[in-house]
Amino acid sequence: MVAPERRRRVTISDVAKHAGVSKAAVSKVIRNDYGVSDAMRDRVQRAIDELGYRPQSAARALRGRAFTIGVLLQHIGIPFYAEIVTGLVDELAESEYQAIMIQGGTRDKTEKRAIDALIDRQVDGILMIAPLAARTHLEQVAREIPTLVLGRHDRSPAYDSIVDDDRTGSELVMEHLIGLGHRRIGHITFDKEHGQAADRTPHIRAETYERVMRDHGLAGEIAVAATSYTEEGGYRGAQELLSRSPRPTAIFAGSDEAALGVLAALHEAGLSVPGDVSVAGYDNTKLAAHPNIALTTVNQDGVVMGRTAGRLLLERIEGRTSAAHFSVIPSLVVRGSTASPRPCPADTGT
Amino acid sequence: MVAPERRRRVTISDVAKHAGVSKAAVSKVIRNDYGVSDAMRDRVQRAIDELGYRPQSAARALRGRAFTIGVLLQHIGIPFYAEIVTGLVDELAESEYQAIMIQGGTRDKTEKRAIDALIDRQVDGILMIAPLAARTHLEQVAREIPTLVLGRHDRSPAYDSIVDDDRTGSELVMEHLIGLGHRRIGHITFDKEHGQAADRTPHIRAETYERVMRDHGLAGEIAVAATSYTEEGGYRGAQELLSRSPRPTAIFAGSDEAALGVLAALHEAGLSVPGDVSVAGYDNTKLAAHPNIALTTVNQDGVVMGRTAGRLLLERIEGRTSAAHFSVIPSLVVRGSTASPRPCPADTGT
DNA sequence: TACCATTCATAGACCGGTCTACACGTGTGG
DNA sequence: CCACACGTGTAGACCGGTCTATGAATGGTA
Repeated sequence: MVAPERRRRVTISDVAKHAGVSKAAVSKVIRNDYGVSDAMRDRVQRAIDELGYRPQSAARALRGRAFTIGVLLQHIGIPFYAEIVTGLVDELAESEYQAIMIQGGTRDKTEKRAIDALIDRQVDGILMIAPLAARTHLEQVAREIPTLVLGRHDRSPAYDSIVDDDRTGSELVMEHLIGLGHRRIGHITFDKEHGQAADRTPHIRAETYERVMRDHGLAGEIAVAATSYTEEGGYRGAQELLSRSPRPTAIFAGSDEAALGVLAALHEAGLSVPGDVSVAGYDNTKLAAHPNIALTTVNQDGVVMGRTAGRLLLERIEGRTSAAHFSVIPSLVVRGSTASPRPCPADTGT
Repeated sequence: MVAPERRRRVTISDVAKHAGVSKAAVSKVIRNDYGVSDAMRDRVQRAIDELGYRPQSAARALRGRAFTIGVLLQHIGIPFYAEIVTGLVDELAESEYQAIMIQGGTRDKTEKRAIDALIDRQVDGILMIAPLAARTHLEQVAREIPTLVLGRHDRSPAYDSIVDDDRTGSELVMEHLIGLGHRRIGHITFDKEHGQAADRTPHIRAETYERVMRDHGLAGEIAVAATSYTEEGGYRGAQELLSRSPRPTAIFAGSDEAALGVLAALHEAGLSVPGDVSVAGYDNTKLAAHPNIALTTVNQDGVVMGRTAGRLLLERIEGRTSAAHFSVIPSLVVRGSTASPRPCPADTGT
């Protein structure tokens, strides 16, 4: 059996020949360039339609643009990232640009490979969602390609950035919990070993947690478990916090995913939520709203962030050279996972 | 302020000049081609390392390969897809190939645009996860590019396919529920209007549901809500099923996501799970395991499917012309969301 | 009528790779 | 000693677009 002949693609030359004009003319029509008569435009457009021609991105990229925005994310399974991408794709839908996504994984090495892959594929702009790489590396990339970094607080004149105001968001959670009467509040953060510098989101959330605790005279109650922002990290972190005596009456997890792990650990330990322990997360993942979870959390509008990212990137590609920095104001979403702590005799006795 | 000079990339000519050899020689070394002496290889490799050269994918694509696998998925937020991608990326990690993902959305038009975008970007192979497109369109794509379709039952000699044995999986769920003593079992499937033909997963799950019901003499109890496989679809579907009188004692949702919606609807209606209604899903999403959800569901190993997909695609790219079709055997995971129905006086009275 | 500016279309270089065809030793067998 | 095969390296065409430089045609003005 012979493999079916792989049909040759329609090229710009085919269109030119079919319309009886030059390649350059066709190219101009495609790019909506200056200096094309109406008659020529119609004629070429008809040829394009008749042959079903689509320009080949790889060939365009060599000289001009690839009309591609590359998105770097650690893993496509992270729900909050999905919202960002939704926003980006929305924004790009009206343009000629297409978003492609690539997984960077959770290690520097794999992330670097992914970033290189995007650059090698000649994307016109890169959206990096919470990248691990050092700032100097990001700046180096930004020198080659318009870059937008989402979710990191280290601004740079070399690239645009969009970031949630993690300070405000964390304050909202903490004031809520303390307002409910909690004093022993634990926090779950991201392990410093995983390359979390002072400018990273987890650090700011943790720092704010500690500051608010101190501001309310609760310095002695500070309890931080440094694991990770995954469900598994939340699970381990909660086990660590619950082993303390007396145990905390509330846990502020640095992310919704971690909060899910906290809920799992509490369930396993036979503790009720919010009866025994209140739980709060961060991100307002779609899942947090599910009645079986009903997680109090911080809402940062991922879709809007994604849209903004798209707009800023297109601007950069069009030639803007000044850096833009957006900070999104989050809001608290109170659900069933937080309540006032049960009055407990042990509390007064201490 | 002047924008920083955009540094010109190192090209193959730079490497050739630096090593004092021809472009062709460098190209041969890169591609590990025949006819290169050890001395030449060392020399070129040193130049590559010294200059930090990486070949540009777009340029390679024009003549040879782009070393890129394109993945089409409806939306990156779908948890089961994340597992597939994990498997694919794993498999590709050892090769030179990179996976890029693109969102096709839930409409034919947007999906077509996404597929075209992958083709225009000269990917070497395409993995389509549960595509909406008509079979003829898939075959047309497959004629141009090695293609693997995952999650559809319409085999074709033109492309490889990997599919979960939805018949077996659905039987497992139904036998489980019936074995527990349920008779009024409802099902939530995907709306036919959304282009769901007989070869699609939702249709097979629904068909199997009906067949098993009939086989057990429960033809009269068949109740199907055709909404969608999303959480919102599950929610609406459950409302529809629960409005029947008497209401079903169990609901088999076609996907875990839909099952989440069912749980939400039950919660809202003040019904307990599994006390009042048992719920089962399909896919064994990570979330289904969470103790707050504890969903009985069908496990299909997404990671293995992804790995297999990667392997098959690479084989195709290497030249295999015969079609390969894999069917993955699923297994039932029983959790807390299913139990025997409460004995109810209304049952006997009917 | 001659000259110039403007508009429109084209030829051909170019991007950075791959790949084919060929040149140049070098050893081998007749 | 010549013909030939073989292993190694190179020149240059080529992929499918973009873009620059140039030419042809047209209209307006002195």
